[in-house]
Amino acid sequence: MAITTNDLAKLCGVSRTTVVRALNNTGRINDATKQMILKTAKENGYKPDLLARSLAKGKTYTIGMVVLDSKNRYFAQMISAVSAEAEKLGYGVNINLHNNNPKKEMDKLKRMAAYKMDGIILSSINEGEEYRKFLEELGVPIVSVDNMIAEDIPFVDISQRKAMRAATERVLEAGYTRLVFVCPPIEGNRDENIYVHKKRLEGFEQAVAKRKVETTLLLDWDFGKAIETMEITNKTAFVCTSDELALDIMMQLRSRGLEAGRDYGLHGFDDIDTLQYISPRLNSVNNNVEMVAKEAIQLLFQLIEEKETDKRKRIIVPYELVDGDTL
Amino acid sequence: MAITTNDLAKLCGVSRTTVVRALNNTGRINDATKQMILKTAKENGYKPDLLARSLAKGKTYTIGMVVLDSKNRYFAQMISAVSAEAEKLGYGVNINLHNNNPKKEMDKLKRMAAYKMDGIILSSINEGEEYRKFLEELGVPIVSVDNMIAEDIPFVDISQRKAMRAATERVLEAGYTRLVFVCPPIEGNRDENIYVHKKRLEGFEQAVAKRKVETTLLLDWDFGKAIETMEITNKTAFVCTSDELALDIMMQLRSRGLEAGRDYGLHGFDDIDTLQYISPRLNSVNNNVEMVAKEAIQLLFQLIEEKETDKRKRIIVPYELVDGDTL
DNA sequence: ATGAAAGCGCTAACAG
DNA sequence: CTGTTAGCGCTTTCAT
Repeated sequence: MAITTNDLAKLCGVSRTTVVRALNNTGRINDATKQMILKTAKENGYKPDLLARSLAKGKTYTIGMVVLDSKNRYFAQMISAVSAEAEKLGYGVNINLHNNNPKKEMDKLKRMAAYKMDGIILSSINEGEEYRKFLEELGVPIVSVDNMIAEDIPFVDISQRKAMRAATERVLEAGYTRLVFVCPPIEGNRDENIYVHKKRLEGFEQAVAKRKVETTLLLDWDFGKAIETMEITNKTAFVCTSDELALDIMMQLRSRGLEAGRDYGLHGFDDIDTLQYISPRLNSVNNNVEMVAKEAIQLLFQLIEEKETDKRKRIIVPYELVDGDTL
Repeated sequence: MAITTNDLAKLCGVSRTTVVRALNNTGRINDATKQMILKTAKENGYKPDLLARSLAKGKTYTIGMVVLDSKNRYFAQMISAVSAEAEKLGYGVNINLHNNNPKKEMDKLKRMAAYKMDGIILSSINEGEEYRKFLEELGVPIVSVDNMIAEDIPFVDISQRKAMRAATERVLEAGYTRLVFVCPPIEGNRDENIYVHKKRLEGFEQAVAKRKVETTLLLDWDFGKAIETMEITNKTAFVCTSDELALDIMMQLRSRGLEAGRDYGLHGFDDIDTLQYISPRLNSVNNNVEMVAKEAIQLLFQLIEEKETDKRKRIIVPYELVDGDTL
């Protein structure tokens, strides 16, 4: 169906090599024949077969991206930012979703490796030594974001621990003495990246250590039930590992006539764009997706180009506390 | 680096064909040799080169998806739904963003065609006869969603016009007599799909035609300014072509002490998930992304498999009015 | 300046 | 049941 370099060669009465030289304007070639070839190529709607080219060159000029889900605000932003960055460098991006399914994640990665993606940006839900080995065997440069997989895997993120620690300290400074930490289940995940929540928990614990405050940990999707019967005072503050959790709590307590910032404290995480429509303005943490994306791409291209770069590279991008009216 | 069928053949002392037969368990083959080959394949970490296979077979078992941007709620859902559907059918999905850039959209499509994607789901910002020709020349089955490109291009969506008409009628039934239609600029787009907004405008106009109501059209990003000086009564209702617009207005008027549903009417469109956190609950229209995605994929696979199916296929999926407290 | 030939790794007849 | 051969469309080295 489609026209090939071979067809062009016949049409122009030259060899295939010459056609290629004209098309890629490489090497010495008579300008007249070159123009002639380009003209007939255009007339016949020649389009290179990128599969064939990639096979021959061993390079696709495409990077892959494997993330949880586009419905999640954070990843939506990440996808967008990574795409933009990669395009600046003349690369295509193929995005795949793993939907929090460890096996699916592996399948997607295998597929990308088998299609010879030049590099991969990965937000993984797997981790550990065994998984590191799996990734290594793929034979493709990989940069992970958001979830640290293992020591050796290049990694870009904010310091989740420090960010949560700072957030919690701000809550303490605001005078709250009964802190409730709300987090998805650390074990037996569902729709979240466990690593970041674990780190956030660490940060929380560091901040409250040695302070005379009462703390409760709600590490359960059923936190709503626990809150239902909880006594809320103006010394109570909920420190949440995501804005969605915080908003859920805000809704729930509002139905009891309680308002965040007035009757209790509330702190979120991620600074999702939804917040612009929510009042009162939620205190949160901006996790700097754009910069993470940019650094990740840059690191990935270093890995792709100079294969000699040492691994174990980790880039920590600054976070930012976002002021609101709920403390 | 990676091991090939050729290497395996040598390792096993058989021909390449035999290796292939073992790997793909096709044709008759001695079970002993088969097991032996599979074993050494596994031991040596053999992984098929999908580029080579695709080149040889002329099929990639991958579909492409080109949409505006993942940050937009609607597309985030669409991406997610399409991925899920395609995977059920054993296909991979490669997602690309065009960011509302017509040229970029074309580049992405060309690239996908050149990489021999088996089919493409497209939410286009281009349209018209010339573009139809461009798409046709790609030689890849395409189903468009969300924006009708031309008569001949298969298309799946809700009836934007009817949906907005129904929404407007509901506003009228609620007793509002001063309707303000708020919409992104129809000409000179920026971040929106013009087609759907055009259709929604049509629906609005149909609904108000022959009714004794005062209408104002705000087809401008600067609608905020216009609203600033506008006199708002409890007969005034804003009919918006997207929830974001409606929420912006809600915020703006709230700062003037006006509340939707009490002091004026407000109607959105899309029923984005953000709404669950917003009070009062916004009246909106659910545009049934999941079903659109499902139908689009099914249609696409029909096109891929039976090449004979007649074009000009258009599938209209039902919308649903979503009740809220802002009318 | 142009061409011939080998190869990327896999598939798919067609023989035997 | 197994092997031979040609080919997918492009790149690349080496001649001429």
